[in-house]
Parts: sequence; C-alpha cells; structure tokens
Amino acid sequence: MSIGETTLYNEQTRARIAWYYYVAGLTQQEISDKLGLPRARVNRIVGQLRADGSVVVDIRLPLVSCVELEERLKTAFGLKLVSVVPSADDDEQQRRMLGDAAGVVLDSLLADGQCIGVGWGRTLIASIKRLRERELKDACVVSLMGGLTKGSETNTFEVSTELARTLGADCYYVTAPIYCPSAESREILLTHSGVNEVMARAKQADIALVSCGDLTSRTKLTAINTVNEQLPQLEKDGAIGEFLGTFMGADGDPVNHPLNRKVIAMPPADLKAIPHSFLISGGLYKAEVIRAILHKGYVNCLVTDEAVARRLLSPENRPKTSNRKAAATA
Amino acid sequence: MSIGETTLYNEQTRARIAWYYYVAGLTQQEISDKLGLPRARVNRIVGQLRADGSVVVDIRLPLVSCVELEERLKTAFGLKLVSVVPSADDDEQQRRMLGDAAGVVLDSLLADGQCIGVGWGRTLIASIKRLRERELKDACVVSLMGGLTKGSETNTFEVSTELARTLGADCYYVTAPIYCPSAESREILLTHSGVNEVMARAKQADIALVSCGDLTSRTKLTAINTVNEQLPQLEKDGAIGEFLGTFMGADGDPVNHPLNRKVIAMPPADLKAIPHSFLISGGLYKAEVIRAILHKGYVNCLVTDEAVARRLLSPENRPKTSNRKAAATA
DNA sequence: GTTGCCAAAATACAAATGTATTATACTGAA
DNA sequence: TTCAGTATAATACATTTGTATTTTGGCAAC
Repeated sequence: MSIGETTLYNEQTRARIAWYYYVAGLTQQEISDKLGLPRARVNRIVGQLRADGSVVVDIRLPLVSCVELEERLKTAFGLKLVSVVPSADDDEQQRRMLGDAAGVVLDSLLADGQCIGVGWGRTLIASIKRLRERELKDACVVSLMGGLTKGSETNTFEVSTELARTLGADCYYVTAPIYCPSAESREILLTHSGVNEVMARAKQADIALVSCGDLTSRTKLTAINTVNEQLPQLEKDGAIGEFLGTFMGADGDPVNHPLNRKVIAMPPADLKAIPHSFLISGGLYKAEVIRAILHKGYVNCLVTDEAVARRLLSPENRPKTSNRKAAATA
Repeated sequence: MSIGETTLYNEQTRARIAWYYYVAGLTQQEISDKLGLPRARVNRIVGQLRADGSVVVDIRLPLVSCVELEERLKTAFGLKLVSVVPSADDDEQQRRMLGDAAGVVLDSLLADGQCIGVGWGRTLIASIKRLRERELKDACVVSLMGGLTKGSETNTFEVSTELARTLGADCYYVTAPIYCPSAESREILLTHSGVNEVMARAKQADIALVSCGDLTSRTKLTAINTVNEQLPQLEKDGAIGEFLGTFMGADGDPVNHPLNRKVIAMPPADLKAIPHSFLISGGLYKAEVIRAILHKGYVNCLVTDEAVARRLLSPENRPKTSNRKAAATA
C-alpha cells in the first residue's frame, strides 16, 4: 500500500477501524473489544491509517494570512497556482503540511490522458499520499531524473512508482544514475534508446512535480556521497542549492561545476514548456533557492510555507548565512 | 458557527491549530507553546474542530460488506441511492456515522437553484455538520414540519437554519407547532397564508432529508410530552414508529390516532413527488419503522447501518419485541 | 518427544490527552 | 478603592494512547 511500511492486517478490518475510530469516536480499547483484536494492533493500525493516506483530514477553515500571501505571490512572480501553508519548526512536520496542500491542489488538476513528470524528495512523497486513488485513462508518470545508485530509503523510482500506482497510470523510469561517473559516460547514456525516449516523453508532460534543496545536509540529495564531497567546491562555484539535480546560483542559472555536466535529469529550463510545473518546497533555509527558481520562471505553480512566502515577498533581503555548513572557506 | 456550542477563540487561531494538530502532527502541548495559549484551550479547540465540522475526515477504504448491502438494498426496494455504514452499540456514535455518510452523499448532489426540504432529528444535525459550506445560488431550505413548543435543545427551526446557513440558501419555516391542540386548530393554521405557502413550497423540493423514530424514549420526538402521554394509545392503535411527525403502522400507513389529525408536516405520501428523498436513520430498534417506510416507497434514497441493512434484506423476519415499552397490552 | 525459532498476544509502563478543580486576573458597579 | 462577579489561566488528576518488554503458542527440524 504505502511506500515504506508494510500494511498491517487486512483492508476490511482497517476500514472498519477507521470508521469506528475516526467517525464514530470509539476508543481504541472499545474497538479492540468489539473486533476481538489486541489493543496494540488497533493502535498500530490507527497510526498507519493517517500515515498511508487511507484516512485523510480536510480543514475547512481558510487561513486568511496564507490566502493573502498566495495572491501576492501570484502577482509578484506571475504564477498560476500558489498554496501557502503554516510554517513549522520541524522539517518532517513541514513536509506533511506541504505534501497535504500539494495533494489537495493536484487532486483538482489531474485528469485522464495526462502525463505527469516527477522529481524526487521527501516532500513529494508526502504529497502523493494525500492524493485520491484513481484509475486515470491513458495517463503516465515519467521520472524527471536518474536514480540513486546507493539505495537511499526512498529512491527516485519509488516516487514515480507510487504516484503511478495511485493514479492507475503507466510509469516510465530514467534507468540511469542521477550523476554519471563522467561527462562522457553521460553522453553515451543519453543516446541510449531507453533513457533517450523517457527524457523526450518528459518534455511532453502536462504536469511536473519538483522539489528543491539547499546545500546543507538537511537536503537529502546532498547527503549522498557523490554530492557531499563536492559541497565545498560547489559553494566556491557559487551554488546555493539544487533543483532537478542541477546546482544553481542565486540568479537561478546552473553553476559551472563538474556535477552539472554529469547529471541525468530534465534541465530546469525545459520545465518552462510544461503547462503546470510545480515547485513544492518549504522551510526558511530553502528560501534562497526557491527565490532563484521563481525568479528564473522555471515553474508556474508553487506550494510553500508562510515564512518562505514572506521572505520571497520582502525586498531583496538576502537570507543571512544561517546554518550553512562551516566547510569550504579557503 | 455550530448548532449548539459557542465557538472558542477566533477562526484564524482555530485554523492554525487544525493545521498543526491534524496535518503537521504537533502535540497539543507543542501547539500551546508555539501559539502561547494554555494547553487546556488548545485541547478544547481541537475537540471542537471535529465536532463542528471545521475538520472533516475522509476514509478512503471501501467496506465491501457495506457496498454489497447497498447494492442489494437498491434492487430490493427500488432505491436510487443507498449508503450503508458500520453499526454501533451507542446511538450517538451511530448518528455520527450516519450523519457522515449522509453528508458525503449529499455533498455530491447539491447544486444551484435547488430546494431542500428538511425534517428533524439528531441524525440530520450530524449530517449537516459534514456538509461542505457553499454559496448556492437561488437555493432554499424548507422545513417539512412544524416546530416544538417546548424548547428542546434542538428545534426544527435550528436544523433548517443551520442547513440554510451552510448552503448559503434562503430558509422557510413552518411557523406552527408540530402538533396542534386539535384537528380544528390545525385546519385553521393550514389555511393561514404563511404556513400554507411554505407547505406548498415544500412539495416542490428537489431533495428531502427525513429521519424517523420508533416509539421508545430513544427517539427524541416521543420524549416530548404531547407524544409521550399518547404512547400507550398509539401502540394500541398499531403504531410502530414515526415519520415526518406522522405515526404509522407496520404497513407504512398512518394509523388512526388523534395525533395524526393534529400534525402539521408534509404527509409522507407527498415525498414520492420529490426527486431525491432521503431516509437517514439507523439502529436496529428502528429497523421495523424503516422497513415500513421503504416498503411503502415513501423515499428513494437511504442512509442506514449494516445491521439494519441486513435485517431489511432478511425474509420477513419480524424484529422480536426487543426493547419495546412494556406499556399497553390490554 | 524435544529443541529452537518465529510470530502473535499479553503485559507493563511512559507519554499525551481530556476534564475537573482551584487560583488568578479582569470588569464594572457601588 | 473595594467588592462582587465573571472569565481566563494554572494546576492536578483520570483516561486514553503509544511503545517496549515479556510471555505464550505454534511450527519445523532434529
């Protein structure tokens, strides 16, 4: 069912527990008595129901401060759709809110015959969980970037697989590493029929879902070895963050660094041809990267948090060099 | 905001708490710290959010046993729409589930320009809370029955008022008591222009929402004095329950009892002219009444619980005289 | 049969939540 | 200013929930 976890017990029991717990309002003890299950199991199932999107909550109170920010961002950056959620201190919590909001927006946008390009990141995973399951006709999901060689707990393949499953769509994978050993091997792979075709298909996508990261270890991508050891040099070369595997400077242009010549992913500029391209990212430490991406107009839809929204709208108020890694200063 | 309770604190704080608690997953303590509110208040607000429908949960796992019963009920009684929810031991819990299900069905049915007739009952109140707030154009809500003189905590007026507010519709009230002092006074009131017009408008409704009750004190209507003291005689006259203020026998026909000649409400038979007429009622002790209503074809849509559904589908298996009042047997 | 292994249940305890009670601050009238 | 009266916050405690640990009951290999 979900991405990581295995599903406890059978669907029907889970559904029944959902009703009794979330709708009728029984306690877990009452449910365990009624259904003849150990309370511990009921407890774990209840926990899973929310986590895997089997039970979804809908907040029917608009947050005016967020709605207002959404409007201002639309005009300031010429965006089609913007969703602003409250800010959180914790990354995991922030991702849940961003994912939820993204899911809500996306739910209203998906239709038969569409092609959805998808990047990578924990925020994207969160948003897929919030999507309603469907059986879209003639729809497909395309990965916008290569995979990670060292099996991170969530690889790019899993994101696209899970999205495809949720939508009942076909899935196309970029069967190549996100970073090739060399620029030459990248060229070779890109001429490979398979990779080639998938990348071409990605360009035709109707919707793209992409996240971004900064250069701290909070961002998952920079945690992988290939990137991690390059961080000092990347910073020296003016990189402030990553978007679709590409490292970019404060102006939104890719920096001149070897990794950018080894990356196998859709080039950010190609997103501009996609009708609905989403940047789903939040957390104040990513504000600078987000600003760069919006400034360059790579995307036309945004899901972010309140604090970032305010920062984006404030006059070119450079984010202070907050919790940057104390590495390369040579 | 809601029907009974007064709303704690301001909307915006409530919305923020909803996000942090239900989406981000903060504890109430963390929220109280973050927002600088006493934890007890956060706790009470969280409790209210669910209760008043500001936060709504959506279960995305179908219960096959219920789905199956829905289909069988459709064919067995020639119904347009049926929703079956799990059964509960407690009436309040059962109402929450019935209300939730009714709200979901209704949400997909409501449209501009519609006229919605509404009866009375705690189950109906529960279902209104689940409805999405809207601003329907040219829609109206009409009460299908007179009001209670002795202020019950939830009068018929409040049900229609709240539904109208939720839908952004106009509201028409039957400004008369549900039971007149005499058949004569009833006739006089029915010729009164106001009452008259509203009753006429009710006949034109596109959707009707009605509940029903048995003759025990579990049913709210029988708890009011006028009815309560008549119960022995009603049973003697063959009544098994109440529907739109009218007392009916096991065959679904109104019984010959004075109350039925004093009632100010839409006659059950008039429902047949309404495109979508809902019976929203559950609990095994109401099965007999529900069966009578369905048998007579007064309604074409049903929301009930699993146990009742099974009873309805089982061969004319008279419900055993379970918890009937030990009154009139003379 | 015995043994070892695994999975599921029972148990026990810690954290979070719900609720009542007491304390405090605020308001308006004398 | 004082004094109710009220409303809000602090506190304390009972219940419910979350999680780790122990126990039990198969089941397969020996």
